[in-house]
Amino acid sequence: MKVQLYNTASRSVEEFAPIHPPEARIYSCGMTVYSFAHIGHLKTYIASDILRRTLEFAGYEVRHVMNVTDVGHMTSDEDEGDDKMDVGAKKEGLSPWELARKYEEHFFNTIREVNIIRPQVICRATEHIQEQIELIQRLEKNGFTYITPAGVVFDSNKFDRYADFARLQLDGNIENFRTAADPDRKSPQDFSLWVLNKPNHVMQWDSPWGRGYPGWHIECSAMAMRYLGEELDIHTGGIDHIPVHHTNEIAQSECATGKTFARFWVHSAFLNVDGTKMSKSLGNLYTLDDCRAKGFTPLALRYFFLQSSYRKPINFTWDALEAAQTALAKIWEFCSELPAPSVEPLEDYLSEFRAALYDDLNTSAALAVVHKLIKSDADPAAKARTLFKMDDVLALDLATSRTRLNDLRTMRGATQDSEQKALELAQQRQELRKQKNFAEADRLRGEIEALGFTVMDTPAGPQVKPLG
RNA sequence: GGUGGCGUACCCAAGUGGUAAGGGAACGGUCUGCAAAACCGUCAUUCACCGGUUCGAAUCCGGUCGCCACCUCCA
Repeated sequence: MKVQLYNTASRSVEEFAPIHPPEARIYSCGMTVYSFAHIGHLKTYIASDILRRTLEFAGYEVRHVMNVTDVGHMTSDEDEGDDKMDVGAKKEGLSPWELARKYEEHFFNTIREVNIIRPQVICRATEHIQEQIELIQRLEKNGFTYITPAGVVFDSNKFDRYADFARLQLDGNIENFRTAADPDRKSPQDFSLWVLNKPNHVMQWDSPWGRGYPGWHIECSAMAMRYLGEELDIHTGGIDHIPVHHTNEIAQSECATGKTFARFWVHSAFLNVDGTKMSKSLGNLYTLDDCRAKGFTPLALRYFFLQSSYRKPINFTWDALEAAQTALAKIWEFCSELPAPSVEPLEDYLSEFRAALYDDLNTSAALAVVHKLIKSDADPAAKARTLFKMDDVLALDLATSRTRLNDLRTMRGATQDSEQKALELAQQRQELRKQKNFAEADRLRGEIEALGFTVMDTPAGPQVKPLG
């Protein structure tokens, strides 16, 4: 069975076949590291992680490259004249380099917590200036550039397929919707390859055209080619990149090489919060740290995303995350009581699971198979083997469920002290129950609940568990 | 102005021609001194609305209404 993926380039689901089997070469657009990664970023990177794990599940050897955009590029409305990297650096009293490293580190720490496999190659734009210059020179040699006082510009009119990928209508009034960063551009959709004459910009390098810095789009093309060759199997990113960033990547890459830049374009839809766009100004921009502060384990967020499709916008609410965490905790409870796994997995469940994933990464259907298996009357040891195999893709830490449950307990605010105290009360209550003093026993349960625990009378004696 | 998406139970959500997955919540039962946990069961004759095609539609076609995102650095 082959993996089927929705390809933005054709707007249809296609069968995946790599150019250099058994290797699958994936390039993922990484983050611009001027601020904290938020849960919207995680949605996108979890999607590319599921893609990567699914391909590995299917037997491909995945070579995964992700960039780090550590050169600032654009002016934001309120900070006229400086780019975000410079603005952020000034605000925090750091150099742009220090700022980039700080948020880069935060980003990779964050994605590790939701079990995203770190790409084999992480490449920084600032460390590949030479590759970018060389690519611009190729474009210049092929006649796709022109120079203005603002820098070297890509001439989109020389590339007749420019509008195809995003289905842009260039004869419309696109000029009203694309900021005129450079009054000397021939067309509003033309874009910078190398920026000149920005003396206030902190990061600057020498180039054949003068001192300056690379345009945003060129870094991805240059680094993707450096590490994966001129033709990629899959290029991933957020859906917002289709009209500008990926359109420009395709233009500059294909005009330089004459080859198809990427066979598959896989885009993740955006995450909304409470039915609307997530943004700092609305106060609904959340990070993984915010989730943890509210008592959620990072994997609850991963489970939440897996419940729906990467290709559909998802609406984040705290209630929805709560439901996801409850469901995940129940799976962990189940797995923590499984015996040692058998040697052979249950092929029928596994193939149903596989079919779901190969159908354009239908994680929602894949999770349904997980629940079906859990509820089945199959042999527990075989269930364990099968579930752990599925977890190669899901990455919900099923094999270490017991530890995860303990972490969750700690996270939910159950301190060692209060748990100890609750347990002592529970033991006193047990004595009262033996004496049939139920009124007093119920009073003690009230006290235990006030501490944030619920009592469970088990054959092995009373146990306490954090509420909620 | 352009591009794309969405509207399925109380909530999240899968399903793109064959008669509504899954999860959460809720409710009923078993168990229990009472609970908790666990287990069993119940929970959309119906998929925004109207019309059409079809033996058959949540799925296809036409129309209507509503919601959202992107087109500017953006995951």
